[in-house]
Amino acid sequence: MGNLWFFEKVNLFSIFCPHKFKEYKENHQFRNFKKGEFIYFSDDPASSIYLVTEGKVKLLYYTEEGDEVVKSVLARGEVFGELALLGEDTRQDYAQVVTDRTAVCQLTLEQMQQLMKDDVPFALKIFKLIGLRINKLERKIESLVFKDVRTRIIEFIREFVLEKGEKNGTEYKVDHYLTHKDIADLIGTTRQTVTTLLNELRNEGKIDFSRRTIYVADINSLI
Amino acid sequence: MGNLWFFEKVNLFSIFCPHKFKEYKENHQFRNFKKGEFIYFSDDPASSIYLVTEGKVKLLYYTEEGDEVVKSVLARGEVFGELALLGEDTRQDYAQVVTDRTAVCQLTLEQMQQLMKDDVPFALKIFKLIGLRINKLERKIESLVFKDVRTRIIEFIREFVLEKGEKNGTEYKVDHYLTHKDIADLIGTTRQTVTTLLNELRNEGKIDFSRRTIYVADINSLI
DNA sequence: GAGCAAGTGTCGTCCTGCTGACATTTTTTA
DNA sequence: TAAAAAATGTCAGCAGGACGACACTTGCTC
Repeated sequence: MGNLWFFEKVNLFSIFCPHKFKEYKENHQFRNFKKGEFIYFSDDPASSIYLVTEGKVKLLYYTEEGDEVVKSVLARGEVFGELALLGEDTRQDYAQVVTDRTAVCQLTLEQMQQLMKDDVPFALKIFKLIGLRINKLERKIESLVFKDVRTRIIEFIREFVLEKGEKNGTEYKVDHYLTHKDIADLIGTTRQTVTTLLNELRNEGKIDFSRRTIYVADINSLI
Repeated sequence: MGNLWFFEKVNLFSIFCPHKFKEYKENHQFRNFKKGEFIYFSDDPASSIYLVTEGKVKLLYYTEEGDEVVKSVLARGEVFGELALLGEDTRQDYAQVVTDRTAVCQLTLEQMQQLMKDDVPFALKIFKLIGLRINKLERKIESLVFKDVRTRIIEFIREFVLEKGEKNGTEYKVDHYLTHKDIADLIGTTRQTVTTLLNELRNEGKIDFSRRTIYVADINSLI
């Protein structure tokens, strides 16, 4: 919208992963990971920005009691580690790989800054990404404060399938790698409550799900 | 820290308010407000960035039920509206003036971008500000999910006096314009709970307060 | 393909903190 | 300076959802 119409034309892949498009570039890093490996740890210097090209990556942290908490799960095309651009010098979270054969393209802070200087639409797209992220955090706070768990899980499913699912009319389907514990972390509740509510929603015919998949029969009736 | 050592040297006032430092500049906006006035409304185009030079400004939004919710209260030296830099095209909140004789310096997005291009340390400082803001939002989410209200209010008071209070040994004092309702919004609880807990903390000798002031006897015993 | 770990399903108990209601105090407005 | 509005203080009642416990199922691992 507005003066930012040209964002859509920016292809992050072509910038993050030049080897797929042009001749091989000296400084370009393309890395493969297996399930469970860490891409970075908390307190590591924040000196790179990443794009997921294959598989899933989750960002998480640990509470003082040592419990793992998932902040987000990223799939192909999503960028992470971008706080390095905003002067964060050490990571505040962990980036862990969820699936085998996960690949990321990695740019150092310096490369990134150079690219952003040379390619203004690209720079704007990255900033827009960060802006949207802030918006999302604020909406999450609002929903934690004002909405009950049932509403939060419904809104989560709605956003999740709209953003990452396959559409078929009013029907949506999404494959994922989220456990009930992961979903609980993402919406701020407990594993048991998620299990119970998902089954409740299934009984009401609003959704269906198996371990790896969520189906929404009619996105509109999922209030 | 690290490669960002030079941030401290950047004086936001000298950049936002050139009239106080150099000759008057054509495009420079310096605006005064009275209590209750709005600097911008939700859905206004997000085309300026502001610095508070005098008084207090609060950022707020309204719930679907029409209740006002305070997101933050800003004092002299604090910047707001900076999401315009990240491609937000319309405001997502309201900026309302809390005290009479409030003044802000205003830069348009274009002026801001020009200044950031010309003055890299300034640009980095602004980005750092945004980075810190994201961190704060993430910490707030964590505390909403894992900490009870008592802990949240204690941590709020601690941060608040450390950041905005006058220090005198281990004693701190801060003048403010927050009602119990405002505090409730900021930590995600209700007005009644804030009132009760503040009195509880006073009875325990941890804090003292009047309508406009909070005293902390010993910042270290305020766990 | 057996054994183990991780993930899911379900329940009863309990407690934090929300809700609404009302009294009192302070501040603002006319 | 009186009246109205805003802010604060306090309480009883209630419920959303956390917590712990345990059974069952699925999917890895060796």
